[in-house]
Amino acid sequence: MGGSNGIRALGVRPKLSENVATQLRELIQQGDLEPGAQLPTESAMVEQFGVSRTVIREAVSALSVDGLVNAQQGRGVFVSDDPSQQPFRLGRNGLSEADHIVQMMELRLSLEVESASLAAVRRDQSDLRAINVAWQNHSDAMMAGQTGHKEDFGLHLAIAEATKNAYIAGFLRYLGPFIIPRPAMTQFTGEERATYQRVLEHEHRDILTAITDRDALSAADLMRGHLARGLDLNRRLLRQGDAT
Amino acid sequence: MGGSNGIRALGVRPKLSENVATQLRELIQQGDLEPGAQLPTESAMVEQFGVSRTVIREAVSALSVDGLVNAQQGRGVFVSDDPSQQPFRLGRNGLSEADHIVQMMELRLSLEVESASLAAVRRDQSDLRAINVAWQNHSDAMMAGQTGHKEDFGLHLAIAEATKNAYIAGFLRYLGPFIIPRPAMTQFTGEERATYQRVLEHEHRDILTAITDRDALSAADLMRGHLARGLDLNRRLLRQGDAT
DNA sequence: AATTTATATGTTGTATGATGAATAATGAGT
DNA sequence: ACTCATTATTCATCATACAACATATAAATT
Repeated sequence: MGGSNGIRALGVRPKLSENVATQLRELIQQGDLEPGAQLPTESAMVEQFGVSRTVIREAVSALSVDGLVNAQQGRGVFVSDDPSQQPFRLGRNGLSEADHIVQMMELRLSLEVESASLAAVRRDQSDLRAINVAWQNHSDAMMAGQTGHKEDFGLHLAIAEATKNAYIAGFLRYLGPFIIPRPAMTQFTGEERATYQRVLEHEHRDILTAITDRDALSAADLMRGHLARGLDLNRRLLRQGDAT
Repeated sequence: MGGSNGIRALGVRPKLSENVATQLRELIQQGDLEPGAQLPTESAMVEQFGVSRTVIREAVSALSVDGLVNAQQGRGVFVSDDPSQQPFRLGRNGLSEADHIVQMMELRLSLEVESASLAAVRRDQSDLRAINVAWQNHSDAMMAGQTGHKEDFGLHLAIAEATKNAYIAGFLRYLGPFIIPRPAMTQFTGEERATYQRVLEHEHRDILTAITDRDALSAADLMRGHLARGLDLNRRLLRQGDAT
């Protein structure tokens, strides 16, 4: 998905409103417009940018949903002084594909080690059932010759849910789409893949027993080892053919 | 801040476009509109919702900013099939203030334990300088009788930067505004506060030396202890006066 | 003089009609 | 069957008007 490399992604005409929104966003983030300050009125911006009010309004509206400004009818549009309203975007800004994957997995690892630990302490019978179902799903998918990436992640998510921490589970769920499509291990031959899957299944099983036994330390260690191995594998595979 | 109690928060009139946007968002998230599916045309939605095109367009534009849909001129508006474009929002949805703080700190802890570990491995001289400056700033602030919350977080952020992982540092930076305003420890008397600050300073110092010594295990353990103590303190303080 | 009420002005929110631009669907002609 | 012009559909933008709200100013009342 294109940054500003001059080449347009064919069929995607840059909208004027996005152009204006970007300029305003930069003005705010550069500090030219301090928090609490009022933006120029719509009619003023119409003249400054040389576009219609429709465009200005859509641009301001975009900033508004990002929590960067808030508009008040009859008063004006003001730069937000509460950054906690702003969303978090995990777009790879100038990172290479390799760096992107590695850093993403490190972020994931940091979350999930604690997730396993907390899950071991807080899991109840209902959680254990859900986790085992997820494990079974993963096992079935691999039996059926599929990659099982989705089910793999489902298992990790089930563990995160057992922490009873909505933010940890929520953030891991958000991370999902970024880490699911890892084409690295599709390069395996049938033989390698079978052993890899067997290892995977065992590692998962060990983590599950640790969680079942309420052994937080082991759960954390096993999860760390599990993800670190995957990370190293990716690091090695990416070192050879490193694309953009 | 008002829920839906019938009485409006004076001066905050719900915008029609937000209303429509919310309805569309629910339709998508409930699966009534599957990924890739086309939304009704603007003119169709004008009739369905009984509002003007302006409102419809602003609502769709809002969803577009969130990456939930993407509009294509001449074709229509389609539900996005790429969830990785969507942002992450950490709004406390129905969580009590106490749960919010605790879960937030747990999320932060999980990040920062790994952050300390990675920083110990990857820090260079430039990182060490930045970290020490941040520590000095915190120390100065506390000497000057301030809370030093901002500087405290600045130190943790400097450590995260030393990991060379843009995602870990970026996400911690995002978490900042949510965890900086913790009014818990402002209830301390002068005596308690002084000892608390002394403990804080020592814990920080220990983490720094571990990072300087490239002792990843110690750095992680110390960071865990440091944050866990703060977490327990908050848990205790919140258990007494638990608000909403 | 002080307070309240009416008025004027400026701002964002909504509605409406018209035009431009990109895509898809149609159909004539080969 | 294929090409190409035509038409239709749809979003993008423009222009204008009015409504809702906030604020300042003037006027009226006490």
